[in-house]
Amino acid sequence: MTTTKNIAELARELGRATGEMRMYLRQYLDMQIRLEEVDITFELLEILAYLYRKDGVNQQELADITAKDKSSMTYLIDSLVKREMVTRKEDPQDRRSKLIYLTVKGKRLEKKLGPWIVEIYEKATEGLTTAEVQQALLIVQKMNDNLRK
Amino acid sequence: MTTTKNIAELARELGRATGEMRMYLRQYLDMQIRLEEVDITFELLEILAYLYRKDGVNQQELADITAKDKSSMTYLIDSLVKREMVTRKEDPQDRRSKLIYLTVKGKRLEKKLGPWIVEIYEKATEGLTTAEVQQALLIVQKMNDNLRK
DNA sequence: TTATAATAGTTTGAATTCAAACTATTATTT
DNA sequence: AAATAATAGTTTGAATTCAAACTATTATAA
Repeated sequence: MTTTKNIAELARELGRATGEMRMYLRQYLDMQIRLEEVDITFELLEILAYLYRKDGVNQQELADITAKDKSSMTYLIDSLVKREMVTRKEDPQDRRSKLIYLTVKGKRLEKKLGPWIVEIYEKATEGLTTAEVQQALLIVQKMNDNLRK
Repeated sequence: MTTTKNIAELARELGRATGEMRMYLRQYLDMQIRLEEVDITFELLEILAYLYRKDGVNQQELADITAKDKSSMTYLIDSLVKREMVTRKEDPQDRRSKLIYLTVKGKRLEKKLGPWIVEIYEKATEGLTTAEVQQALLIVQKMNDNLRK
């Protein structure tokens, strides 16, 4: 059977498929969180994952990277601060901005959480080449460029 | 500048980029909704958009297509029923299942909403070929196949 | 310099999202 | 057929999400 879909329909399907992907990531990570009894959520884990690569960034950067509203980020950072996994520090260069730093507790969690993230992405990309994923990314980036105009 | 990213990093970035794409779609459609003063939300519009292509499907299919939980779908359909845009009908073939049908009011809205959706996806895919988008979709589908295992 | 615009973050309230536990119905095993 | 598993939908409660209006600060224009 050959289903012919127009380009708009494919774009829509692409959005759906990545939503599905996100669902699987959530399911896997939620399972690990439950098994290992870590006091965290999927959304908070996404933020920590970025801080493990780049510590001390402001909330807007975290909002951009996770594709969330800045007010959602305020809420999520509050939640991480309550758990004593990060701290907010006013940026001395720009007092509007607050830099988010991992605490000792937050850093310690990396040993546990880091491997989960590596594992699930390795599983996702099994049998794919870097070039292929890069190509897919490029397409989506072009669509974003179009939409920003 | 050449930034070399590993495949897992690219996959993550792909997830982020489609999240960004969704944000633009939301912004555009929210703007139209406000301008034309239609009593609807972005999420409800996504459901109607699917019903315009395929009316009389059950809630689970709508949940799958929008990559949402089935309980979220119950809530959203409730909201559409309240607005008298769709009705729930028990499936005579399977009494567990409820089929969702557009009402006259729901159908009438297509004249207004339909073009918005066409327009925004046309804009998104400007300068791209069907083959390119298809290719990107294929990659994401492969990742989903990997994750389902 | 002063006025204006842009940016970072917060707060609020309403909408949405999700997992978990549940009921009802249908499909599959034994 | 009876027991068991799987599926569709609902309900609940807690977490997340978003827009809008707001404050504080920095950047840009006049």
